[in-house]
Amino acid sequence: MNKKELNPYVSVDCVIFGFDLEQLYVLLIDSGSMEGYKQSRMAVPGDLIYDTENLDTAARRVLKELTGIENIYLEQIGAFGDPDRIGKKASDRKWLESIRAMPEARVITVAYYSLVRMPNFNPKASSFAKSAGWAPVSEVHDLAFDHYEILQSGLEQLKRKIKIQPIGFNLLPEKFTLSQLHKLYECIYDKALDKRNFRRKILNLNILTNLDEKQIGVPHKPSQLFKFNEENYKKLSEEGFDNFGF
Amino acid sequence: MNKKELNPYVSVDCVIFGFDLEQLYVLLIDSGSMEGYKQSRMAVPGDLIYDTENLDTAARRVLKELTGIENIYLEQIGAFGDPDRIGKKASDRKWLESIRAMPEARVITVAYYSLVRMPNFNPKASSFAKSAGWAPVSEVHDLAFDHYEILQSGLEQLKRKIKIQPIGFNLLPEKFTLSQLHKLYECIYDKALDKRNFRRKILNLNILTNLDEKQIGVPHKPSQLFKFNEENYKKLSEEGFDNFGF
DNA sequence: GAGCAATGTGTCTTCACAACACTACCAAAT
DNA sequence: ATTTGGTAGTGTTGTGAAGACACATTGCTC
Repeated sequence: MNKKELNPYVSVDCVIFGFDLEQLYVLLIDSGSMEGYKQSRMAVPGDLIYDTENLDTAARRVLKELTGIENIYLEQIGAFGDPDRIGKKASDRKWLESIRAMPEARVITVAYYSLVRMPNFNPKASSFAKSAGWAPVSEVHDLAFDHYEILQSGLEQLKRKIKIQPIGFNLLPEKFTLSQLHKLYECIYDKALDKRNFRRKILNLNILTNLDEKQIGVPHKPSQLFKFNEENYKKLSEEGFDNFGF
Repeated sequence: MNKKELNPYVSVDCVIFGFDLEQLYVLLIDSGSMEGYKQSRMAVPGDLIYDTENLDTAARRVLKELTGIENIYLEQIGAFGDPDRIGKKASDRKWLESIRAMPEARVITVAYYSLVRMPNFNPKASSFAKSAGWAPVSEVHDLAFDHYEILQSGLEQLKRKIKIQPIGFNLLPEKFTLSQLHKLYECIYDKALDKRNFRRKILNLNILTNLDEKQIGVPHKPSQLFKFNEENYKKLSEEGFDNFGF
């Protein structure tokens, strides 16, 4: 407890949220399949940071490498640095021994979360993942290392943030219906919200533009399509608004 | 931009807030007086992390060494890792050259903020500070490295958090008056708050116990003394309350 | 053309918040 | 003993946001 540590590894990990108009998803990678340990080897994508890279840049690089997307919503969750964070689980230790020269080396990670439009891309298997795929957040119960904890922190921060800024638009297609937006908020808060109250509140913000277009091909009354109005949003956030929490 | 970095230094930095019933203060150290650069050599206390120490522990260690206090309110702000963060200012570079073997080495820091009862202690000069003292937050305009940015982030987070949890009690003496609490909120939000509305709201939370004691020796009508009621607070936060923002 | 499935709409009540001014009390000075 | 200065302490009213709540509309499918 007394020796100075000069040189931990530092990584970034990205909790990537997606939404398919039904459920909230998180992008997970299979960081190498260990027989018998498959369940807990799913992880959130991440990588060690480079030499001259700042932390946000590293996170964007990871996102780009894995999904091909740039310019997406990104926010830091915080640093996770328990000295034992990557070696607590037997499955993790085995895996580390199998791929690293110094499996016991300490790694401090800086976690981010980001919001992406799911249909916009297919996760590619990349240098640091054999495979990647979307998992419904509600069905994720265990992850490698401390990634479950990181996921939960990210989710909490998303909930907090979405009350203050309408960042949910990053999860929806460019054109969307109020029902879809409504559903998104219900998924994030994990509770039912009154339809009429929701519509009134969100419309009163004046950050939506009605496109005067309707859904086509749906087996029911088609809905109006809206898009997010950045101009009005900017005005609004300059004036300062808090709380359109439900 | 392509070489992997294996080994940055990792430090913790602590934004320590105090309140003297008049103003909000922050504890700064003089990290070594460079002639001619005195103004911008004030910094927030911090240290490199130890080998087997997790991040929170490191932050608590720094706080203890500097102030002698344990068990104080502590919360992570986030990680700051611009590769150039400690070498942007000429004054910083000079200072680094004067005390470090590898002045150009990268240091990533994890910032914390904490709330302490100012009169409870005198900051001691410690291993990492020639001198330490309280500075009114409103008068701090420039600090070493990126510490001004860190301070501002901490302040923002404090503002956000105090709307949701009554953590302000950590800044007040055990027995305090409503006016003092009122003043504290005004200082943190940096704006006037209506006295009657404030009292009503805070009392409705039922987290204060009236001690049936009065101030003595004050040259005006003495005020009732209150203390914070932890029991009721716990109940309240379990039930879940947000927002006693003003 | 009947049925299905989701859209879209209005009112009332309740609650929280903002604005606002005066009296009560203690100590110190005269 | 009286005055003065300074802070403590208290209630009401108006306004606007939020929650609860039910039914008619539309387009597609069969």
